[in-house]
This record gives sequence, structure tokens and C-alpha cells, in this order.
Amino acid sequence: MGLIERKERQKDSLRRQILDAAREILLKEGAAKLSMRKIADCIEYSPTTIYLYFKNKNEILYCLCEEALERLYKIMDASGSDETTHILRLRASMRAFIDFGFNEPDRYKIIFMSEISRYVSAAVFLEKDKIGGRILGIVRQRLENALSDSGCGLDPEDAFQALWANCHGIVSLLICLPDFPWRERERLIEASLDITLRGLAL
Amino acid sequence: MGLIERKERQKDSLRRQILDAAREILLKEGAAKLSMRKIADCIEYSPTTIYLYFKNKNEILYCLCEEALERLYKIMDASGSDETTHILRLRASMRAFIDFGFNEPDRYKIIFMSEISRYVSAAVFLEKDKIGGRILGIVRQRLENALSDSGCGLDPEDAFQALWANCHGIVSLLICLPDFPWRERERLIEASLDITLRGLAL
Amino acid sequence: MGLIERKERQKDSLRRQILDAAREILLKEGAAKLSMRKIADCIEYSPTTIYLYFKNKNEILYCLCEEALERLYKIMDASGSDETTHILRLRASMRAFIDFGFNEPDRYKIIFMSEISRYVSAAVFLEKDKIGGRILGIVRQRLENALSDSGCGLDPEDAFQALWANCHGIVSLLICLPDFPWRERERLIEASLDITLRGLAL
Amino acid sequence: MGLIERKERQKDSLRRQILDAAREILLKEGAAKLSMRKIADCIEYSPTTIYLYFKNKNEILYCLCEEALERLYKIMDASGSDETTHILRLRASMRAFIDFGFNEPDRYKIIFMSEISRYVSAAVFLEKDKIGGRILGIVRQRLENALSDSGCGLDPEDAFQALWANCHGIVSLLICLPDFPWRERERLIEASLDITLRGLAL
DNA sequence: TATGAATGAGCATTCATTCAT
DNA sequence: TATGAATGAATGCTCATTCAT
Repeated sequence: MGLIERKERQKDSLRRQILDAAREILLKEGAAKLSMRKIADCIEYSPTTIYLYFKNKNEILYCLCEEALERLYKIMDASGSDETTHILRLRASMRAFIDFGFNEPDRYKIIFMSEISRYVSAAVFLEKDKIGGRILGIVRQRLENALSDSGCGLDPEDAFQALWANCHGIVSLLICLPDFPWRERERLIEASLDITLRGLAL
Repeated sequence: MGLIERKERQKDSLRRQILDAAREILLKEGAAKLSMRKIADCIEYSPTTIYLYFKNKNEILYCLCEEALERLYKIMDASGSDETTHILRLRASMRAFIDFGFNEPDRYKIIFMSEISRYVSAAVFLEKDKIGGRILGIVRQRLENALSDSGCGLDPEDAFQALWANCHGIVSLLICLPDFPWRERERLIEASLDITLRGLAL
Repeated sequence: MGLIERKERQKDSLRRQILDAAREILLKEGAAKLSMRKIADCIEYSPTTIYLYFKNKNEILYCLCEEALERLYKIMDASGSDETTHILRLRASMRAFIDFGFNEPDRYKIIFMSEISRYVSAAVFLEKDKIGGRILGIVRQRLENALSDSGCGLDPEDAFQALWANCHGIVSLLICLPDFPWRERERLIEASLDITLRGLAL
Repeated sequence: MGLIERKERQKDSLRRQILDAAREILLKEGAAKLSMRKIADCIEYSPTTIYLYFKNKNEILYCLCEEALERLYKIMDASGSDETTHILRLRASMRAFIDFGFNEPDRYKIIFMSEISRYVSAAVFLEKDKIGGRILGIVRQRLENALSDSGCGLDPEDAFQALWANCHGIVSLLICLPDFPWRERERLIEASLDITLRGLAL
């Protein structure tokens, strides 16, 4: 392997380290505490060095967002693969979405609840073949399948959008008001899924 | 009369200006970017002056939240008063909640979607007789009434929390991703309400 | 008593209140915590009002210094009146001086150890008939009496200055380094007086 | 050599400038008025830069104090080495202490007369092997030697503390009230030393 | 006599970023 | 490729003081 390639690899590697550090800080200390200096300390390079790999802090956040979307995609894609009916597969992907929100709230927040989401996720969700579009596509497809099974007359896109909103609602509300005396989480999620799916006559 | 009253009014007015400026900044630039100086610049007073009207930054945030909650309460309280069944009253208050989100997104965001909610509204939602608690109480009561009519076995608090989350989901997701090709809003809201209420067997 | 006089009295009275408040804060919370606002709060007038009675904060400190000097004078003047020999009277006034330092350290500091001392006390100590001069006069006289009794050949002014410095040394050092493991205070003071007086052949 | 060394020197130099500026301000305007900004203005760098050389303001104060103490130690350590008796060596170190006060009043004030001493030097004087402790140790040892020669029954620690206070008294009083018509300094110092040592029966 | 309103200057500290090397 | 040095802008907040009334 030639010199150039090795250099390229090394370059990639530090880039990776930066993103990993940034993500770790983000997940551990929250977005407010994520600073260039902290990233630098973490990777044991000088803050200046980071600017050789990323234009600025925002670009790092942008990349984190992309990563988070990829992570969500992978989870959604894997969800429900061993389920036997359309409805169960649909339900599995809704669960996966919600679980992602609770298990990795900072990633969820960066995708759906942060400043940056306005600039990043929006675009990414608009087009079907972008990663955001593919994530939605999974759920949309399963919902369509389930709906066509059930023969109920609901418009699939109406249904999909409402369903997505419901899933988002439960995650974002609990994240925003963590101190509210919520029902035990597992129970609440299941109740919510039950209601939504029954509402869709599924 | 006369002088004192005028002075009082002037004092109130600057207080108002401060809150208005703060709200605007908060919603335009996010909670992290809201600073006393920025408020001061905006109202064209010195930062020091703000401290004559508010003890500190937190008090401003608190007031913003309180104001928004009072507005929401008024709306919720008035909703559905001319409806004839429990279900219709319930549906009316869900609509009112959602409409508030779309008609006054700034206020909605302050209550349910900003980081400040973590410091302020939480407490306000915890206690039944605080304003947040009273807002929720309206919906909770109507839901209970409707559920007891229907005789379905759902736990009312489970149902309430899921229902709240669903209402929040539709508002917050549309606010967060305004560019997504949503179904026409009215149609989407109604579809969502239909689904949720049907899911509750109402 | 006429109106003018009464007004004068009232004016005096608020002036007094201000000084009393300032002194209290000074003694209770230390010089660093003495602020105009705090004085105002304490006397339950607005900060602005203080400026009707004193040009600025410095003038208040100046007055406090004068007061402290008067207090010290009174103490010194009363000291040793029941003692029967020159030496005992001298020793009593040295004790009085040192005790004043420890009992009222903030007053002592304002006279001998503060910024303001540079501007106030200096002048006040230069002239014999100013209060500072009169304080020193008491000790100086007693020392002279004692020395002339003893017939030792020391120059009285040399002796006086050394003696004063010694008294100041013990107070100021203990105030400045309060955490040092000093001998028990009473014992230390007496030892120091013993040494000094013996050094003067008294 | 060359580059690194030069850089090192430059780095040291700015550190020095900061400390020098801080010392100057501290002594000219008092500890309360010493601010990072003022230091920055003085050295014509931005306030931020100071934080590249010192963790925070306290560290600067600490360094100032340490430096001054080191200087005093060096002087005390060298004092009286050519004297032939315990008493003369003791007297030489008292002179050295007093002379340090008059020759380098800035440093003396930092150690013994500023408010910073309360936060910094205290600790440094408490432990025998810290620099402050070592300074005192020199005098204490010489005094003990002299006392044991003389066979007088004074408690050595009592004597030491009184002696220290006396030396401090003469320096600090003359510094505080420079305009007072003091006896010629040399004469006054010697008179004071005579008195103190005679008081100790030495 | 008293005050409410307002301010400019100041504070320690943190941050993202730039520049010369 | 990497960095050390430096900075401008920002943060929340306090204080002594002024001015018009």
C-alpha cells in the first residue's frame, strides 16, 4: 500500500477520532458542553488541529447528525426481520424508532430536536433516496402492507404521517418533561402503540 | 391616578418589552443564545436596566413560560364549552391544544419544546393546582368522562398520557420539519384525531 | 426649638443612620462587602438618598475612620486611670491599644491598615492637637513619665516610636495571618508587653 | 538550543510580565482593584492571553506571594553568616527581615500586609518545610540558641512570636504612615532592636 | 428631602477561531 | 500534518453614581 493511501487512511483516522470524541462528549455531557477544546483534549491533539479536518464546529455537528441518521437507519432496517406478519413488522419498527429515542436521546435530539435539525434533517428527509427518506420508507412500506391487508379505507400517507407523529410525540414529550410523573415507560409505550394501531384498525 | 398610574404603566411597558424581546430571541436563536445583553440591545436599554425589572435571567425565562401557559390555559378552558357530548368536548380540547401549537408556535415552543421547559415548566406541570396541572386537568377530566361512557377497560391515565403525546407529536414534528411534504394540515390533524380517538375506542 | 433646628437634627439623624449602618456592615461583613446599596437597604432608604448626605462612598469611609479614631481615643483616655504608677499607666494604655485592635479589628484596620488610612490617618496623626495626635500624646506622656522615673538614658521619642511599632506589630500580624498557630492571645500579649517594657528598662 | 530555547524564554518572559504587572497593580491599587483586565491592559495583551499562562487569578496571586517569599528566604538565609555569636546572628537576621521590608516594600507588603496573604501565605507559614516555615525557622533557631546561652527562663516560642511581631511592627507602621515625623530610620531600627533584645535579656 | 429610572464601567471566565510557523 | 500563541466576542452579574423629578 502506497504512501498516499496510508496518508489518506491516517487522515481518515483522525477525522474518525474527532467524530468519536465529539459523539462521546455529546452523549455523555450533552450538547451544551460540547466544545472544540474538549474534543481536542479528548483526542490529545491541539484545538487547532481539528480545523484541519472540519471547517468549524457546525460541520462536526452536521457529521454527527449524519452518523446518527445512519445509526437509526441500521436499527430500523434490522427491526422486525423475524416477525411474521405485516402488522407485527410495522409495530416492531415503531418500537425500534421509539426505543432509539430513549436509548440514544442525544442522537435522537440531534436528528429531530436540535437547531441543526432544521438545516440538516429537513433536507435529508425530503428525498426518498436520502438516508432520512429511506428510514421513513421502511415504516411507510410496512404500514402500507398492513393497511392493504386490513382493507380499511384509510389513506396510507395520512395514516403514515399521523403514525410518525405519534411515535415522535411520545419520545419528544418524555425527553422534554422528564420530571413529569409519567407512567412506567414500557407500559406507556405499549399503550400508545396499542392505541395508535387500533386507531388504524390494525 | 394621573402620574402614578402613568409611571406604573411605563414600568409595565418596559417589563413587557423585555419579555417580548426575550421571547423573540429565544425562539429565533434558541435558548443557548438568549443573553441579557442581547435582550438589552434589542430593547435599546443597557443590560443593567433589565435587572431593575427582573432579578436575573432565570426569572425572565420563568415569566415567559408562565405567560405562555396562561394563554394556553385560557384557550383550553374556553374550548368545547358548546359541545354536547363528552367525546366531542374531549376532541374539542385536543383540537384547541393542537391549534394553539400552530397558531402560536412561539408560545408552544417555549412551553413544550425549549430547553427552558426543563427548568421551568416541569415544576409547573407536576402539581395539579399549578397552571400546567390545570391545563392537563381539563383534558384528563374530559377523557375520563368519555372513557367511562364508553366502558372500555383502558386505564385512564395511560390513555391520557398517550393522547397527550399524540397531540404533541403532530404539533412538534410539523414545527420541526416544516419543509417535509406534509398532507394538508387540516386534513392531517383530523386524521390524527380520528385515529387516536378510535384507538381509544371512543 | 425652631423648624430649622429640627430639620438640622433630622438631617443629622439620617446621616447618623447611614454611618451606623455602614459601620455595622463593615464590622459584620468586612470592607469588601460594604456597598452603597447595602447601606441603603439597611436604612430602608433609596441608594440615591445617601448621596444627599455624603459626596460618595469614600466620604463615608472617611467618616468611619474619624469615628473609629474617636472611639480609640476614648478608650485610650480611659485606660489606666486607676493605676498607681507611671509604668502601670503606660502598660495599661499599651494594653488598651492592643485590645482595641483585637476587639474591633475592622475599626483598627480602617485606621491603621486600610487604603484610606493613607489619606486620612496620616494627616490626623501628624498634628498634635488632632485626634490622632492626642491618642499618641497619651502614650507618649506616660512613657516620658515612666522613663524619667527610671532614669535610664533612652531618648523618649525613640522609645515611644519603637513602643508604638511593637504594639502595632502584634495586632497587625495576628490580624493578617490569623491561621498561624499563635500562642494563646492573652499570653502572647503579656509576653510581648513584658519584653518591651523590660527592654525599656521599665 | 536555538528555536525551542528562544520560545521557552519568550514564554517565560510573558509570564514574568504578567507577574510584574500584577504586582505593580496590587501594590498601587490594592488587592480589591487587581483584575485580570487591568493586568491585560498593562501588558498590552488581551485578557484571554493571561489564561494561557495562569489557570486563573488566584494562581497569579499565589505566584506573586511565592516569589516574594523566595526572595525573602534567600536574604534571610544569607544573613549573619559571618557573625560570631548566637546573639549577633539573631540580630543580623532581624535586621535582614526589617531591611527587606524597607528595601523591597512591594514584596514585603504582598507577604505580610495584603489581603492575599490571607489566602496564600497563611498555608505557607503553617508548615515547617514550606518556604514560609523555613524563613521563620531561621530566626526561631537563632533565637533558641541565643536564649539557651543566656539561660533566661523565657519560653522560646513566646519570645519568638513577640520578636517577630516587633520586627513586623516597625516595618509595617512606617510603611503605613510614611508622613509621620519618624526618627531617622537607621536610628529607629537600631533603637527598636536594642529594646527588643534587651527585653529578651540578650 | 427623597426617589425611580437608568447607566457605564467593571468583574472572572469561556469559546470558536485565526495566523504564523 | 500539527501546533503554540493570541484574540475578539461573549457570558451573567454587581456597583457607584447621575439625573430628572
